Amino acid sequence: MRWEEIDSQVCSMARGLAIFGDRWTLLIIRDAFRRVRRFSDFQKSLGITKHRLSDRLTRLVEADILKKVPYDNAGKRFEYRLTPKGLDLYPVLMSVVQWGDKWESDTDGAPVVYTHKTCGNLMNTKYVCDCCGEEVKAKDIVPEAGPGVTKKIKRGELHSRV
Amino acid sequence: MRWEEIDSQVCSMARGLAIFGDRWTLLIIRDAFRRVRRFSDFQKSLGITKHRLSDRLTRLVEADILKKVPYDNAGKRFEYRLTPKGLDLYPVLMSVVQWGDKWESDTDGAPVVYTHKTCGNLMNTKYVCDCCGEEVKAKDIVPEAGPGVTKKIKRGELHSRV
DNA sequence: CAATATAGGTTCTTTTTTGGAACCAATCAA
DNA sequence: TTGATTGGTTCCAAAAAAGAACCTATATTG
Repeated sequence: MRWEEIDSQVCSMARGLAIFGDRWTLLIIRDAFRRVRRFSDFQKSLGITKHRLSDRLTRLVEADILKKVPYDNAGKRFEYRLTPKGLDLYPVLMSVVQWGDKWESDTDGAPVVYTHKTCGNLMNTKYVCDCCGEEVKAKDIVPEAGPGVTKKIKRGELHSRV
Repeated sequence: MRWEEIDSQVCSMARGLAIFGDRWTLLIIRDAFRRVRRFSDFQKSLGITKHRLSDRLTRLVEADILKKVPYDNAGKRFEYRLTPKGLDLYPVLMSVVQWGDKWESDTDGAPVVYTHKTCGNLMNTKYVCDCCGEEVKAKDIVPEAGPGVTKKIKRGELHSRV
């Protein structure tokens, strides 16, 4: 299978990764959360080539994760800012960071620590069930075909488990 | 910057992505969580070429995310199973899935739904502060240099904000 | 006001990474 | 024992990425 076909899978992960599952995209989004907004600033921060950056930014705008906002008088220069869809990627980034902090830090410890304004404490994040509030463990979860699959099977568009 | 140098950044995200931030790796890990374990099963499920799969599995074993477990009498055929370090990636996968469910589902709805054994309900996950239990929002969080950076600065190994 | 610098790209060439197919050795099942 | 299956490797062509040079339109400086 070619990578471009990957989002044809009826799978939310595959669809997500089709957008940001390549080499640079999540790092660009990370920078956007750090309030990096301009082309040249992304470039300095990442060390990515202009060509690649240009391509990735265009794709993120197409995917409605970033939006272009003009910032000069002539309206010909743009900042890239996170949309609500982009802001919603925060848990994805934080879960990667938490994993990296735990498993890939050198002996000095985590590169960045996070203070939670709301409670004033240094924060670690936790993934919980929104019903019972208990921490989510892979073994406690039973995945089953959802409407995005069952409806298609009913209509005869899908025949096997995907 | 070349991609292979990306993990030289003092950033947990960059270090994580250096391991699983490429095209196929997270989908392989997704399959591992679905109890796919053998080479040929990964291949069937993903449609990835053998060459690529072989390479990715080797790297995941080197990164201690998967381990090889012999399953035939001669001890020459192996299953790939998640290690504790690999199992710890569950929040990363779930956060991608939740985002995809919300923003990339077609009109039929989510492809897969999750039942939480512990409470018996259909589950959505939520990212919370482990201190106060409140849902984490980007704007409530203040990132600051952690020991992984400050210690290096003290020793003179780092001079600027990274 | 002209000259220079800067932002935000595009184009070109080289190198790396993929995809696809063919091949192969060891094991297993009939 | 014969053929199928597993778990790869090798080779080649195609696609993507890196690096450098170039370009155009503003913004700044002198």
